[in-house]
Amino acid sequence: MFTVEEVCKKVRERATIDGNPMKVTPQRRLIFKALEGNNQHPTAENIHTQVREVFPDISLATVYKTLRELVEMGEILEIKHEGESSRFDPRTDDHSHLVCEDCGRLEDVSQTFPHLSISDADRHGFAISRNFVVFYGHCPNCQN
Amino acid sequence: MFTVEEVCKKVRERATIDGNPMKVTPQRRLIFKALEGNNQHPTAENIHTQVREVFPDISLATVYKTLRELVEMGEILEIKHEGESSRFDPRTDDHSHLVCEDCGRLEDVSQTFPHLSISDADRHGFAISRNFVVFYGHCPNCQN
DNA sequence: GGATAAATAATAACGATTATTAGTTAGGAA
DNA sequence: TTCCTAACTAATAATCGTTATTATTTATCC
Repeated sequence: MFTVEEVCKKVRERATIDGNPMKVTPQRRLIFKALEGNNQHPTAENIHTQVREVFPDISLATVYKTLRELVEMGEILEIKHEGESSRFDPRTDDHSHLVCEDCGRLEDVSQTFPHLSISDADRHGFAISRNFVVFYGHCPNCQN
Repeated sequence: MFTVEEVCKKVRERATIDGNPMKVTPQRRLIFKALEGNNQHPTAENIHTQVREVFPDISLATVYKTLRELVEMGEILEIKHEGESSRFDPRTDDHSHLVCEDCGRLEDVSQTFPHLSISDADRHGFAISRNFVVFYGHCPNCQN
């Protein structure tokens, strides 16, 4: 569960490349707050816009840098689809996604498909470690 | 089946936005040739490098433009994965892909998974039209 | 409070791709 | 064959999402 206080704690416990601890700044706390309980799969821009309402001078690069660190810490997931901006998800358990082909709306799908396997002929000698299913369709708003 | 002569024919039959026919140029013929029977999933750069051996002055933009048109015509597939350059595939029948997590090697998987479905709770009211499975693993060369 | 490494804002740089533009050419008609 | 014209090309600028750079500020430890 992604909570502001949990993540602040983990940030302070985490070492930089020089072995020194990372810091919790007001900017970072705001970014964590914008992610906490957020199931909207925001982009870096979305987070930036939201955070700027209370901290008008925050830089987009700061948002990107913080999100990148959270991804590296395993606290959020980065979702890359079809050449669009990355979206970020504070839900990190294994799950699939459902994408609207019309408006791009993206929903979490709890169900996973760990059993999928392919034939030896198709395997090309690979050692398969995981798979990844994306469902495409039309969301309620885009169905006329 | 993607063949140079087939594609040239389809290009000449195809109309531009002004209703005039598209043309077959030596540059385009070379790009078609580089794609014919190519199961290496080349990038635009790969195609450009290959084509430049016989046509040194061809522009990368020309390669991109031609590939874009082939995608729009449905003659090739564009494969977008994980923030890398797009790869192009003259095989257009429905198939999955297998990606090496170490070197990025990409193979076609003939098998498809049309039967996958998700629960009502996960469906979020979407009308699902298709799914898309990608397998990740380690290719023979990257297994030590 | 002071020291210091990390973080910030601003902005330049980056890589992949697309748009622009002036000049060239394919392909149909005369 | 030669002309015509819209499509095409090469060169390059522009775009978009993202990351790197840098001078300045700040969180945290003593």
